[in-house]
Amino acid sequence: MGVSKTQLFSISQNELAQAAKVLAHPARIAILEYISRQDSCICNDLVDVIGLAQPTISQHLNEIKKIGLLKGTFEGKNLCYCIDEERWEELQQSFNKFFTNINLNCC
Amino acid sequence: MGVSKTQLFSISQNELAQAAKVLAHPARIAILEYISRQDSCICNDLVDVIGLAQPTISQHLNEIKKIGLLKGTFEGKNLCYCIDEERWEELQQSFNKFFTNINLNCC
DNA sequence: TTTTTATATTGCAATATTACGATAATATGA
DNA sequence: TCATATTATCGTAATATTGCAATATAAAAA
Repeated sequence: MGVSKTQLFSISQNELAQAAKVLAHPARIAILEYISRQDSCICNDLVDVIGLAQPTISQHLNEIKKIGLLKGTFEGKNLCYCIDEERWEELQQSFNKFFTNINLNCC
Repeated sequence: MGVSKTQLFSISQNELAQAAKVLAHPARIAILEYISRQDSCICNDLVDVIGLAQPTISQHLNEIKKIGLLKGTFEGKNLCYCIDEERWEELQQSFNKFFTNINLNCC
């Protein structure tokens, strides 16, 4: 019914799935890649670079923010989104753990 | 409109997002983890272990299959799903590349 | 062949996601 | 203060996802 039965799964399974969901849209991949290439980030740049409407970009940024991957600060006059280093490495480790823990000698 | 504007993004951005989408559900994480713990996999086991209905499990398996992460063979009388090692490591590298290529010294 | 067992497909309902126009909120500059 | 620029929120439409009952298919066992 469109609702994931999260209660059936472990916390780590749900958390990894949640993180994957944020990466499960090319716009959000593109946004993260773009932010990392800049010294700072102005949302309006993203609208030009990505090619989606400003409200849509704002929503995607919000999704990324929700799992703690972005911290926003002010730099001069414009709002600046930055990748939260600690959270980023946390997720990197979660994915890495998942990939390396899978036993591939099944059959 | 529920439709991702994939044409705006690069092939690698779309592919990573597509892979992340498969991991973006705890049931599919759980299925992959379960398969890796077994020597073989019978879908009916999954129904008991995961706790979702058989058609739902079948659908999730299909999603995993679609990006080439599963190869199915026959072992005795039962269908056996196994993780495709080559594809698995390919995805692992894609994610790893994404995580390590992001520059965190933004601000 | 018939029954049993295991998996796949179909059809449908409920909820989620994606996208954007319109508009609001916020901050800077004149 | 008022205009301008930037980001956030609201409302809405279209499509996607999740889940399962019912049913179909396929293979092995009786």
